[in-house]
Amino acid sequence: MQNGSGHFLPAVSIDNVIFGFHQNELTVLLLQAKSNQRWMLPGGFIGKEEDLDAAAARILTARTSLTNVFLQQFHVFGSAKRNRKEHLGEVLRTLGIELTAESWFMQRFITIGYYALVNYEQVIPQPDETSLTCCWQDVRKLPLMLFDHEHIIAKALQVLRLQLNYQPIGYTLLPKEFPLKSLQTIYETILGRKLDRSNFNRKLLSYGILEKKEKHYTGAAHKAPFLYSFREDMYFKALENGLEKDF
Amino acid sequence: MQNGSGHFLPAVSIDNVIFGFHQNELTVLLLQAKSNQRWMLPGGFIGKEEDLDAAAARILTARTSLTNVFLQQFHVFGSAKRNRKEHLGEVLRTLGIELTAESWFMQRFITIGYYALVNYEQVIPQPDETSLTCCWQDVRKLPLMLFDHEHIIAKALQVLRLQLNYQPIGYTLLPKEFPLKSLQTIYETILGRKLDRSNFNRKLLSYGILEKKEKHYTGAAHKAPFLYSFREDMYFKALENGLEKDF
DNA sequence: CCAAAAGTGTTAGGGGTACACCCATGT
DNA sequence: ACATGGGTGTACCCCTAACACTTTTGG
Repeated sequence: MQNGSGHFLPAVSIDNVIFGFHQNELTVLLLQAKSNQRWMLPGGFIGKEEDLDAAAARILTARTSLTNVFLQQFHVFGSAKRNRKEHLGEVLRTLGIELTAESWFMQRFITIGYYALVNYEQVIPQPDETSLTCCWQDVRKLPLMLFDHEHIIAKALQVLRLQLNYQPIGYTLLPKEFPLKSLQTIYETILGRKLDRSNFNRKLLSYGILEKKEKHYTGAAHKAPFLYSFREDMYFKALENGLEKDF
Repeated sequence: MQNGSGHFLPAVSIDNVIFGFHQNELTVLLLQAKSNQRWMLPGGFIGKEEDLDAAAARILTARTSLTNVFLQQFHVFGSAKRNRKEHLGEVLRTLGIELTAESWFMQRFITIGYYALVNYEQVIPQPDETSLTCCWQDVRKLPLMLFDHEHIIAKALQVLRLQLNYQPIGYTLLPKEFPLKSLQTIYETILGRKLDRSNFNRKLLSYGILEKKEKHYTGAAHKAPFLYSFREDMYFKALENGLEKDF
């Protein structure tokens, strides 16, 4: 990935917005650049003979060690000026790349945004060579970002909110078994507003994609909630066909 | 556009799915290739310093003579094999381009799909140098297409169906004044099913984006319907914020 | 016992669906 | 007059929002 001129498609990159869920907060996996301390999305380039989706999956796996996750293209960012900011110079200098106009990295880049929903606990964040660190950040308290990456995250969230109406969300964000309240909090965080517990449970259960398990023993001072799990057959069918709803 | 190596971004193209509406049918503007008689979407490339959306608009204007139309990015098609079919050889031969492996056109291309909704009557179809003709084709009776262009149209339609729930559709497809029945037929065509006339009228009028005009004098053997027009202020507000609806 | 959160139930209102009925117009 | 299609109204059903009440658990 350091010297892409030979192996990768020029002028196109991929940026992954990887969402996780931890302590009732929606988080994003970010890298901090060595060069200027700015934070950036895990991104990369597309092999000359590599399918687009495969490239996005490869990039995600490199930073998380996860495979087979929910990963979806959501928008292309194609402003001519998006990566021509003052940042680029700093980044390249640290990488030891000459700042000539012909540099492969100096060209104008279009980036294709993918978003992923992953299980926070299963991720082992791995920085790449250009980064100081790789870690989760609260979506609502983002640090100083590189280029237009803050805008990319905002767009990912916006699309995710719409998808919530059509796609079963949560399977890839939660452990195998979970209380319904966790799922509700995910929905509330994504939507940015409170939902009624009773109505939420009724609605989600009515889809028939959840299965009730045994009791939950928690240390909290309240009634122990039931655990649920996704019925995989129904879940994947719903992923394909959506959760009904149309004009 | 003939020899893009200097002026355009490599490896990325744009394809526009331009929808029009005529005689109660949804149509798409297509070009027929000189080389192999296959039909293709109006497409093109992105200038080295050109915004993505601007490139799509430029390509659309070149084929329709229209400006300021509803034009939206909807998907990226990035399979490594998508334009490597037997077609490519024929196309390049007719263009008089050598079939060397280094040819700018021989590289693998990612294409960004945009869809547009335009007023059929206002379009003056203009073929480009590589095409025999440029004309409208019924979406449900597509001719033999180049590459994966049939798939691109199918995806555009699928996205359009979803957008119908969130965006006010019709303003750019219809003349200034129109009977509600025309709008209903558009919805029915896009959705592929019949809608109840009474309910459709109530729903659309409830959005408050339509304005009732005078009577309609037609030669048909039935009651002359009212004409309506879009209230531009409300229309553009709805384009921004959607037509409500959430979880 | 009390607080907190899960589980369960009830009610009112809105919107969608499926009709029925009347009205205007051209043949 | 009659067929065609527009305009209007209505009854029903389901979904949702809002909220009340009970149950379980840890402190």
